[in-house]
Amino acid sequence: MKQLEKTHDPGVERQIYQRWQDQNYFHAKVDKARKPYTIMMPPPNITGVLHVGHALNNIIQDILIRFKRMQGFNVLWLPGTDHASISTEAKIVAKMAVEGVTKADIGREGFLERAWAWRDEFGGTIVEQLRLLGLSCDWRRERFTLDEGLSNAVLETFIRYYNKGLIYRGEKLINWCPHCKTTISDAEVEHEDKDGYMYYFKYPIESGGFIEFATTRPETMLGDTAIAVHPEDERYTHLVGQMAKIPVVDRQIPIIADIYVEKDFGTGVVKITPAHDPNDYEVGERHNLAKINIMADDGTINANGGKYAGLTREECRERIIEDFKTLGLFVKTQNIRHAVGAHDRCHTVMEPLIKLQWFVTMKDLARPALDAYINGKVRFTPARMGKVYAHWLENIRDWCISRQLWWGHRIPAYYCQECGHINVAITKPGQCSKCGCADLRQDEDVLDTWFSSALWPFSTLGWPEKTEELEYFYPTNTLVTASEIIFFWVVRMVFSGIELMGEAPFSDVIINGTVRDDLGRKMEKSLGNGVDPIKVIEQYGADALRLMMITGNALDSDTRFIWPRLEVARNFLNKIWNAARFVMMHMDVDVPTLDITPQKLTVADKWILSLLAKTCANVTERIEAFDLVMAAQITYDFLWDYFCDWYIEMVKPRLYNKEHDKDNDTRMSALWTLNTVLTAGLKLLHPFVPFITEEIYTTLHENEETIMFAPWPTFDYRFEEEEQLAARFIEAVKGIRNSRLQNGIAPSQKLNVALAADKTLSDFFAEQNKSFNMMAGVGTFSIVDASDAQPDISAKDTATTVVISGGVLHISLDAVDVEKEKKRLEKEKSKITNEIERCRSRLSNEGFISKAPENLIADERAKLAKYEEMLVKVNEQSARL
RNA sequence: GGGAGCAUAGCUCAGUUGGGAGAGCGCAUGCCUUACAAGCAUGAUGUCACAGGUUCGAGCCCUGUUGUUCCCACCA
Repeated sequence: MKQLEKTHDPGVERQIYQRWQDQNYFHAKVDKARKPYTIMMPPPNITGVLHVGHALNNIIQDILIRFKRMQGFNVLWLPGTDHASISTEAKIVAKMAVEGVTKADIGREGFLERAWAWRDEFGGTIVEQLRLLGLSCDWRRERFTLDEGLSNAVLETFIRYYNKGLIYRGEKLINWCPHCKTTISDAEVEHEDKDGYMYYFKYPIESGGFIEFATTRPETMLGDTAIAVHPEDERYTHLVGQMAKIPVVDRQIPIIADIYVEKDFGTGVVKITPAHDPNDYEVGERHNLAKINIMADDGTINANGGKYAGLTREECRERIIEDFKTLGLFVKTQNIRHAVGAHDRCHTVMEPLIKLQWFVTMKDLARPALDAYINGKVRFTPARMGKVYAHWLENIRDWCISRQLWWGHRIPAYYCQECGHINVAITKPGQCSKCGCADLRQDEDVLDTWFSSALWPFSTLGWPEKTEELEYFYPTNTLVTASEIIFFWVVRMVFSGIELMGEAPFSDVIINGTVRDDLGRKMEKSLGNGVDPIKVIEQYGADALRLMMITGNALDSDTRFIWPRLEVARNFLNKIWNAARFVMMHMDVDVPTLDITPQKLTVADKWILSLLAKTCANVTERIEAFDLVMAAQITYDFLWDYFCDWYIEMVKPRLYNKEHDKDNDTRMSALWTLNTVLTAGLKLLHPFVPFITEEIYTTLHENEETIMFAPWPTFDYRFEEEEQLAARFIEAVKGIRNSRLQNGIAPSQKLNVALAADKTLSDFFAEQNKSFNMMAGVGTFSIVDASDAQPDISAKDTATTVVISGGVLHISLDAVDVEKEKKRLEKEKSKITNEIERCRSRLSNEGFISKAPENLIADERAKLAKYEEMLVKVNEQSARL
């Protein structure tokens, strides 16, 4: 039989991956005879390389997809990348700036050329990163949000929405990023608490006197078109209807009453700037106020700002304060801490502006998406994330989808230069559908990236064509993503899927936590604390990285990336490697052809098989509940603690004994059991650590090409009695080891042990005689009659006992220290007495007896009996000393 | 302002329906035992944040407090 190398080399991972791909194992074909299982891979954006946080997200998906594949599902996991218009365009512009080139210099065509080059570079790097992680996604179906098919889907969607009245063009207050010079959606605005100032000013009133108000943004007064007070604010009611003057621009504005104003805040007076504040916009609508836009696209003051035109927001603010001071209309400054909206990509303070933009009407789209959640068609893990999703949908506002950028899907709207009619079509129409004029000009803007991402579940499968892939794989099953993506992507995929496909695009959404650095900080490019998975893989291998990411932390909470934990994972892989090596080096027969009936199995064999069966069932259950952490933990514990530390040690004597090779049944059954457990263990591990399991599995089973399609293990072994017996064996070995250390007996010192127990237990220990001696360091082992309370060990000077459930081990040797032993027994006695006391008090508690469940009470009684028995034995023991 | 999570060993974290507190790392001690020193064995360490409550019984359920993290949000 082929043997494994002495040490495991993670360097072979690349070759294994290459082989998988050459064999086309990842490719999913439509096969109506089999059940599909599909995972939606969130396409990473191409702004840069991935960090280990992305790795975690993909590892989770790969574990699920490998698990389902082994369960016999026809799995599809479609990879791809996302063009991320704002971020990518910003990066390219920044790169161009270094060369001294601007967008205007090279024009739209030239810019897009550069953008595609960027995509090829980073898209390639990302794909390479994903491969090194061992992800089994279908590279043949790899997609990019800007490739032809997906672009068609985007245009088709735009047109359908437009024709249905779900998309409109309108002049509304939008979020403007002065740095990126584009609109952004509400979801892209993040609120940060910042220290700032509240400025108090006075405007003169036409009838004389002044009205005092507060603002955090004095520069916006250039666009003020009213001053508002609360209708019931007695301080000001007499002023309502009068005119106030904005001194610096010499404009008269009315004093109005609106319930939006809070009497108790500030001076109870609010300046109203409809063009630059969402609240003021509403007030302006109610009172028919003019909207004066004072801001240019780069955030400087425009011509409406009169003498302040051309200044930046900050400069203008300073100048206005100065001017008010000069006029004697400045009152005071107050330190405050308040929330400011900033662009989530560049952190520039966002500016609300009124602009003509394209919007998606959300009201009718949101409802079914919310219903899908309420009806349980879309479930969240952890469940609480569903509330986040629902809350967003309940409060959703229209979605601004136009972006003043070039990198993206250009809006398929063609404006007639003659009559102004908007022609919406996939390709440029020859003439205006209204007036027949041929002079049409396409909208310059592109669509929000998420508009295309929202279609991903079906656009990647060929929609709007009715492909068989779409028919077979849609709707998909599972989406694994980060919580901050719920608004951007999850919500939008659901309503798009329902609107265009008639069905939600997936049924389970799993939210994984954020991976932080070892200090608990978010991994951010600006901090430079992101960990590149490739660095980790070079050092420890992808398997170690994968195992490390999945263990030791709840996946739905934030986790820290702690390097030493990689060693824990690597050590486990090494352990499995060596265990496999051990098994294989004894396999000198063709194990699968062995005829092993249950009668030929020993107690130890049945014990480990019984545990194996339970482990398989537990692991399956856990993965199906998306609890990958526990699934990995259970497998880890079973293989290391039970299989390696106990079972392998227990069977060693049987393996070493080759005397009667042909009819040495216990040796054959040991080999058979080792093979069975190891094979199943590898399968359980495969979703987590695909490479090492592939390597061991294909070495162990020379006829098998791969473990990837090996059937997921399930067993119906149930050997309760054997489990009990083995538990006592463990108890005995541990007891003796413990006693040895406590008594200061050297490990090399062999012990004489006599077991007094019932027949079943005695028989088992007889069967395990050799391994017991080996593991506990026993020289001579004998079995004495259980009824013989004081076996004849008087030949020895001193003796001690180890009590196990159902039996006693009498240990003797020449060198036990009598005083020490007395002390130990005293300690033991007080411990037992305490336990007995506790059991008795509990059993005499009426509340417990009347209300506690039956089995608990029975347990308590059994414990009491056991401890009482132990006490007797200990007393006998000390009497003998 | 609204909502959610977290607080358990020196560190990083598990603990599914309430029924005697766990793992890994680290630490201590002893072992190169013919798969593995990246290993084996044994051990020590906890007012389960604090204060109440429900219960025969609370790390777990309820109320409040403190600390901490995150999400949402248009108080000028």
